[in-house]
Amino acid sequence: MLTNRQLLILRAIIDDYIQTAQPVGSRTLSKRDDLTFSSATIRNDMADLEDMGLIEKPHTSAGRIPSEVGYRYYVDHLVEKQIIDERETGRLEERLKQSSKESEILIRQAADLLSDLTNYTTVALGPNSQSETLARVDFMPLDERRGVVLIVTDQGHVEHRTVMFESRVAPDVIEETIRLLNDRLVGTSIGQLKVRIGEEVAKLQLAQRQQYENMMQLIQSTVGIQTPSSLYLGGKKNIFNQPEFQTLDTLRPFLEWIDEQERLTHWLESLPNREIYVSIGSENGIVALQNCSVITSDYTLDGKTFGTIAMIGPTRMNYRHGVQMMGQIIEALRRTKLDE
Amino acid sequence: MLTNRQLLILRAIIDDYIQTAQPVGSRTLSKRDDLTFSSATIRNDMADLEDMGLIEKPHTSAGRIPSEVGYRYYVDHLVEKQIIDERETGRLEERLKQSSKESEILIRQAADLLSDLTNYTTVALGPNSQSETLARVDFMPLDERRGVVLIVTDQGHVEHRTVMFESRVAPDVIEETIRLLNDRLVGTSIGQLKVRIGEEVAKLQLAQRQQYENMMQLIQSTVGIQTPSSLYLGGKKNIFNQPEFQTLDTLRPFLEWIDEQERLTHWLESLPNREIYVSIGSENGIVALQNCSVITSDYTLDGKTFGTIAMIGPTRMNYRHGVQMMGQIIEALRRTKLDE
DNA sequence: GATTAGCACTCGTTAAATATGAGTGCTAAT
DNA sequence: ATTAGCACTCATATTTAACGAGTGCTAATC
Repeated sequence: MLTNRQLLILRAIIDDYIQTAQPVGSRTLSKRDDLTFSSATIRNDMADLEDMGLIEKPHTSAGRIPSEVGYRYYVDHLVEKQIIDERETGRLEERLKQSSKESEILIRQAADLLSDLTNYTTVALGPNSQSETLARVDFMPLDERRGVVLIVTDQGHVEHRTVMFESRVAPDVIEETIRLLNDRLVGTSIGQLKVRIGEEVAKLQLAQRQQYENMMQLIQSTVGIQTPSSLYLGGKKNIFNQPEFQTLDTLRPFLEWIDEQERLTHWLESLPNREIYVSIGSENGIVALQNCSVITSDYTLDGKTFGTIAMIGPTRMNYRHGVQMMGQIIEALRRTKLDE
Repeated sequence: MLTNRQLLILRAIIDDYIQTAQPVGSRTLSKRDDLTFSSATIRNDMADLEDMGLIEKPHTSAGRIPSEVGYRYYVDHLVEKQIIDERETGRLEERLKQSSKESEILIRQAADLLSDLTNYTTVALGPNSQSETLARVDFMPLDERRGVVLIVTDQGHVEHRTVMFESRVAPDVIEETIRLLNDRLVGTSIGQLKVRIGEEVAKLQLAQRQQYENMMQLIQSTVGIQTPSSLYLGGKKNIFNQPEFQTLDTLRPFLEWIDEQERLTHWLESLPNREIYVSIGSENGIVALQNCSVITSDYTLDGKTFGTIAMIGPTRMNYRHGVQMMGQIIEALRRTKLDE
C-alpha cells in the first residue's frame, strides 16, 4: 500500500511527465509547491515506487517516468470520474447544433471538436447498419433495364442500390416482389437480409418462383454488398506535435495503422465497451499502438445508439483532460436533437 | 543546343539519380556501358549542362543532380509518349473487372493498382455530380413527417436525401410537386438546382404557391447540400519508402497536405488538363508539394467522362514508368464496361 | 526513527577535433 | 578534341573530451 506522500509523488511525477515528456528528477519535484520534502526524501520514495513497478528509469542517471502500471494506477485512482461541466457541455452542444442536422456531418464535427479540445487524434465510427433492422424496401425504376432499390432501416437510415436487369421486367412483377419482401422481411437485421431473401426464394411456389426468382436474386446480390460503417478521422495532424512521434520509427507504424480504414473499423467495432474506457499503452494489444493510449466510448445521437468514438494519443496522454472531454462530447451528442 | 553526348550524359544522370537518389559523379558515369568517354570529358560536358541550368550541384564536392529545368527537358524530349502495351492493358482491365462492377470500388481499385505498379501515392477523384444534369426526381414517403428525395442524373448516378416536414403534407401535393420539378427541371445541372428551384417557386401562381412553396423549399434546402465528389487515396504509405521523405521536415508538410480532403478535391478539380500531364517540382505551385512531381489525367469509365486521377511522387520520380502506367490504367478504365 | 545534507559515481548528450573520401576544376600532355 | 594528373573542397563519419542532470548511499540532524 502506498503512503500518502508516495501517492503525492506518483501523481506529481505523472502530471509533470505528461506536461513535459521529460523524465522527472527528485530535485525538480522538491521544488513544486505541493511537495515540501527534500529531494533526498523524495528519492527514497521514488526508489520504493520503482520497486512497486509504478515508475521506471530510462537509464541510471535520468529521472523517472511512469510505467504502464503507474499510468493504470493513476487512471484508476487519481482521475476523478467524469464530472460534467454543464456550461461547457452546453457550449459544445451549441457548436454541434450549428454545424448541421445531418448525422454524418454532426459526427465528423464532434470528432473534430474532440480533437481540437484535446490535441489528440480522434476516430469516429458511424452507425453500423448491419445491426439495424429493415423497416421498408422500395423500388423505383430508372429506365427499362435499371432501377433503384431503397432500403430504410428502423433507425431511419436510408440506403440505395442501383440494380440492372438482364432483360425487361414487367412492372407488376416488380411491384409484387417488393410487396413480398416488405410483407416477409420487415424486422430482419440488414446483415441477415441476404440469407433471408434466399430462404424466401426457396419458399416460393413453383409458379411464383419462375416469376420472382430473378428479381429477388438480383436484389439479394446487391443487398449483400455491405456499405461499411462510415469512419472519420479527426485531427490526424495532431500526432506531429507529440514529442514521442518525432522520429520515423514511431511515426510510421502509427500513421500506417491509422490509415488502414478497414482494420480500424473492425477494431472499433470489436471494442466491447459501452461506456468510457481507457486502454493504456500495450494493453490494446496492437503493436503499432504500443506507445499509445486510447480512450473509447460508444455514443448516442439524439438518444439513439449510434457508434463508437475513440481518442488516440501517446501513452503519456493527459488522461484527466481526455476523459473529461470525452464525457462532455458524448453527453453533448446525446442531447443533440436531429429534427425540430 | 545540346550535343549528342551532352544529351546522353543528361539522360544518364537523370536515370541514375532517379534510381539511386544520390548525386551522380563523373567517374560513376564514365563506368556506364553507354558512356565510353573518360571522366574528364564527362566533367567538361557536365559543366556545360550546369551552365545551361539543366543540372546542379548540392555542394562543391558532390556529383550533380538534375534541376527542375533538367527534369522538364527530360520529360519533354526524352520520355516517349505513351505507347500502350496491349497485353499489359488487358491484364489491368482483367484485374479491374474482377474487383467489382460498382464504379466507386472500381475507381479505388484502379488507384490502388496504379499505386502498386509505381510505388507512388495516387489520388482518384470520382465524378463531380455538380456538373451532371438532372434526369429525374422522385419522392418516397417514409412516415407522416419524413420522406426520401431521390435524384437521378443523366450519367445514371443516384443520390438520396431524407427530408422532414414541419407538418403533415397531403400525398397529392407531394405528387404534384414532384411532377412540377420533373417537368421543369430535368436537364438542369445539379449544381444549379438550388437556384433553379428558387426561380420556379417565384414563377408559381399565388394559389399554387401556398400549396407547394413549403415542399419546394424543403427540397431546395436539402438539394443545396452538395455531396462532395468521392475522393480516394491509394498507397499513401508508399511515401515512407522514398528517401527524400525520411525526415519529418519533408514528410510532415506532405502528409498534412494530402490529408486535407477538401483542399485536395479542389486542387484536382482545378486541374485544367484533359490528357496526361506532368507537373514537375515547384511547377504545381503548392508549397507542401514543392519537392514532388505529379502526373495527372482525366479518365473515363465505360466511355463516360468520370473524374481525375493523379500520381504523386518525389520530383525524382520515374517519369517514364509513371507516364506509361498512367496511360495503361486510364486506357483500361476506358475499356471497362459497367454493365453486361 | 524519519528526514535531510553531502558526495562520489553513472551515463546520455553536446561540442570540438580529426580523418575520410567522393567529386570537382584546371592544366598540361596526348 | 580528349584525357591523365593533381591540388583543392566539403559533407560525413569517427573519436575524444567536457558537461551536467540525476542517482544511491552514508552520515548528520530534527
